[in-house]
Amino acid sequence: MRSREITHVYSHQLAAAARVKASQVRRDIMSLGIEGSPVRGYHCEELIASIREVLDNPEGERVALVGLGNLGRAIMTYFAGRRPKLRIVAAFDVDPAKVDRVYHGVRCHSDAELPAVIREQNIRVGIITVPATVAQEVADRLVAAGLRGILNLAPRPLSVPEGVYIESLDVTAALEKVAYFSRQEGAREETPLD
Amino acid sequence: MRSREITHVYSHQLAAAARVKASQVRRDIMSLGIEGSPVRGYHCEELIASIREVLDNPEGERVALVGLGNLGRAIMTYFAGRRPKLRIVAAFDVDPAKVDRVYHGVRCHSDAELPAVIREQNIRVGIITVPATVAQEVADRLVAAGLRGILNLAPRPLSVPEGVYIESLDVTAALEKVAYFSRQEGAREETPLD
DNA sequence: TGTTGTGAATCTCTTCACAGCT
DNA sequence: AGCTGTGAAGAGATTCACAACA
Repeated sequence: MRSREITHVYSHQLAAAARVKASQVRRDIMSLGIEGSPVRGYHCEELIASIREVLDNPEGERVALVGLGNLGRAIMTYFAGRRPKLRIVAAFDVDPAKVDRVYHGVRCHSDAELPAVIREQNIRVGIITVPATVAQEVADRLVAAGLRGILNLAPRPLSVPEGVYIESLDVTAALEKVAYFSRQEGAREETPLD
Repeated sequence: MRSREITHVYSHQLAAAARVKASQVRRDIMSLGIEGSPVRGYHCEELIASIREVLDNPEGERVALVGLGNLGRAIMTYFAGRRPKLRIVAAFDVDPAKVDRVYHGVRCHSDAELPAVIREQNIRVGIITVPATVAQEVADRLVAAGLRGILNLAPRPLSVPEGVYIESLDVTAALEKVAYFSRQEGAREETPLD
């Protein structure tokens, strides 16, 4: 909206874009402490600034990626340069053919270097894109090295100590879910509209 | 457990493996209509058979993948042969260099062939791994060709008509979430344990 | 003792509905 | 008329807690 030189926006417009209900948008914005005007709606710049303040670490977040298989490289490609606040600054793989190669400006380290690199680079967030069989082991090593948050893309639930945040995305499970619901006739839609 | 020749399992064992509470496991199993014995627990074979009956289409599900970038190829690799019930049987890309090449036994078709291939191969589930800018357009074309379910991996919410099931996985958003929660001190753990 | 099956309680998120304002 | 802010209700999902049983 900023790029279109629109200064104000109504909750129902944001709701339509995000495929949620307007009341949800209003409640979420409320929690930011922002007030809109019933006449003009919400001020875009104010929203952007406030959301940024809540979500972004001003110094940005340094991220490590473990596992440079297809999926790991896909994620490297995706984040390369795109999100200045979320920078993948180190990668790891056990394959000697990958170690010391540079992917999208990021050097691939060997597994053995993991603890040292995480500590030296002061990395606090990690992405796991290794095979399911070694995912827990990698998570344990990341946590031991000091990580505070993990995004797990291996199709296996992981355990981490309290104080470490973990989020898992399981593409396999998601596809199973789609296959299941698409077979139920009159499949319900996921996105409630206003 | 089957491979370890274990015939029975308690709800708390399944709960530990899935990182959920035992009461949750019991309620879920209840909904399958399966009864366990307080002495031996649940019969593994019975559970496997029953879950399969609910979740799996006996004929399997034929899946199309649109977008053979890094992420699309990662998913092709992952599913290649691994899930007999979820078979990616067609792929699409706009890049002429990819069209007619074969990836993991699956021929890449041009964008123009999409409607015909979807219909001829009787495909009902699709995976979208194209750039966000064209994701909605691809979804529209897939739906027009007769798909009933879509797994969207582009970081953009999509609209589909009622009757079509859509599931979106947004890796970017998930990483933002991890970065956010890992900065909150005493970050809560995601997985409640018993 | 230890487990299942389940009614009831709890928790959390979402939505309704409407007063208040312009 | 049309929007925001929000108390209250609603809808689900999760968990508790305990009877029943071996």
